[in-house]
Amino acid sequence: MLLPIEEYRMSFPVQTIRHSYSHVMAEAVIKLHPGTKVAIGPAIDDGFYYDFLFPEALQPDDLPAIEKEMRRIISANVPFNRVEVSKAEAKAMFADEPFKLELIDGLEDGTISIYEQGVFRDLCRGPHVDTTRDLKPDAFKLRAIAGAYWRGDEKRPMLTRIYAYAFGSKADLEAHLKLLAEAEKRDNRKLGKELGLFSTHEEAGPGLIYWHPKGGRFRVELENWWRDEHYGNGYEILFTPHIGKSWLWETSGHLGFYKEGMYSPMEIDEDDYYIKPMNCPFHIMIYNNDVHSYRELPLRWAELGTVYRYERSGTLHGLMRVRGFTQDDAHIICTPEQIEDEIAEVLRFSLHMHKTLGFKEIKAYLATRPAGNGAVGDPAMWDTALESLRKAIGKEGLAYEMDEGGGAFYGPKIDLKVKDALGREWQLTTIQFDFNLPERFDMTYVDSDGQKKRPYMVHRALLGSIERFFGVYLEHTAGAFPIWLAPEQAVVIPVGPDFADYAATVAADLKKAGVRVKAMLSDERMNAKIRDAQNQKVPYMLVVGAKERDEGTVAVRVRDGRQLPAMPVAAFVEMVQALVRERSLEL
RNA sequence: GCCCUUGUAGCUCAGUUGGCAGAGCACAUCCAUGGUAAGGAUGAGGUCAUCGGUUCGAUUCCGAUCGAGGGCUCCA
Repeated sequence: MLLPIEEYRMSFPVQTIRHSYSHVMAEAVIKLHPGTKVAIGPAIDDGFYYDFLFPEALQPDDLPAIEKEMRRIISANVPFNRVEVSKAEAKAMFADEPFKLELIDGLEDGTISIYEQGVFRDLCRGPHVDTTRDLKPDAFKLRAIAGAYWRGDEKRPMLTRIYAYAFGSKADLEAHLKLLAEAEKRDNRKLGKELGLFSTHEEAGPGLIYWHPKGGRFRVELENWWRDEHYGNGYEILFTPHIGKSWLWETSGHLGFYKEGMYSPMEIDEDDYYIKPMNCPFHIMIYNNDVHSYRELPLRWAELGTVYRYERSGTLHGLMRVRGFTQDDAHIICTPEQIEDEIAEVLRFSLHMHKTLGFKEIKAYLATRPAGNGAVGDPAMWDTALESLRKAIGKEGLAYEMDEGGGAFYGPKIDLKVKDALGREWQLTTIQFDFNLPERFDMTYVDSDGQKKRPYMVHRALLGSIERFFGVYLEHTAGAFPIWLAPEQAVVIPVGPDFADYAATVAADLKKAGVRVKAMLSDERMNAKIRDAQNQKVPYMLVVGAKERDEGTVAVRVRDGRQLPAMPVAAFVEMVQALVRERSLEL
């Protein structure tokens, strides 16, 4: 198909467009802030950034001027020219740019490409658009300034990064800004506050979650379901201590390779005890308490285990990144012959759980043995493990990506990411082989030939952590939970004070039937109560007046605005019970 | 931890070019008899994050600390 000329001009890949914008921004910055050194400026998912070293600190107020200068450059229709030079020539050209010199030193010998537009030139592999006219003056927006270490290394200088959104057209930019506005409305911290679900308290310690009554309702329902599903799928549930003596963590190796993630020890009877960052060593203590026959395997042991990990203060974020959290952990201990079926089963189980929660799109990321000699375990075991992971993915027909060398030193893994209602991906599930701990704790089972053998051990968390899952689910549902997880399932609203008694009776009947309900009997007007209930995302609002009282019915308003025909109280109870039983996602 | 921003009532936010601290919502009391997204009046509520400095005087300016927000390879 032939495109009009203008369409051709726009048909550069968006990554190329973003990268060209970043050069334009660098030109603008150099012009407005002479003496600034440039570092790197790549395209990213929704735009681009460029890292600079400014002679004086850049303020957010400086961004509009930069944006304006960029528009001027764009409308000036400046061509991008590619120039090829030798390494020595390049070093001469960028003699004043220490970061560029370092980059040049890192390049292979041979020709080096430079891109020039106007007075600005940059070391760059390219490609770029033809001229600045291929960029739209209204399809980008400078977003924020942020600190970023040169080459991501905290031992190197802190540079100033300018982030920007950039797209091929104004419409795409606006659509993206709209998505961001929607995401902001769903922010777990905001909804947690508005819906009275949880809080954090700086005076009591950041990164620690306080679950309020309504958050507690959600959690109890979620955990009850989780336990039922685990018992129904061949798991046993464990409870283990929150602290353990240093012997445990020395044996596990955590004090060797995970110490920065652990809190300082407390001394009890002259021994050092550490609060647990992981549950695995405790589960192994239970395993090693007895001699195990191959006949007992596989063992699937799960625990809602609360762990504490040190996270740097700058990384804490609402429910998503905290310092104390409850993993929905499990360890599967099995023979080599069983491993393939066990992996397939845990993957099937994960997908079943996610589907029940309403996640439709799920993608797998398969991480293999890291390069170098840091990895533990026999390469043959890695191969078997990887094969079982790959087969399980194939069996479930799951889309997946390879993450070569992305495995932990102790084993390969599958991570599952779910796509939420806004199309964002969240990692929840991780299924990891562990070739390290069985060795360190000398775990064994007696095989059919009477020999002691080493079992396979797999860690897995389905929801990840209850806290983080709560955050993801809040953002996915915007706080409008399915009925079985809703902290309040219904409210009863009398149209006036005369009907308060009937409203109270209805609420009492519903409560007796197991419905989470509250009668709204304050002296507010009915409209105000409906508004409150809507804002609290209560699934059902039961409005009662003379008609309902006389007929023993309720008028049902649904959270989505639908109005159901008036029904007897018993019929409403039946409806709710059926939806809860089915864990329906619809009301 | 580091860079930038930021901290005023339970919540969302104004404000003081350094001179008695403000609004809306929420809360309390009263009035209002009401049918599907905010009825009205009155009242209570703050050591302006904390500590120090400058100043006749600091919530305001400066510094430090603590927290929060946006970032800084990976990881629940």
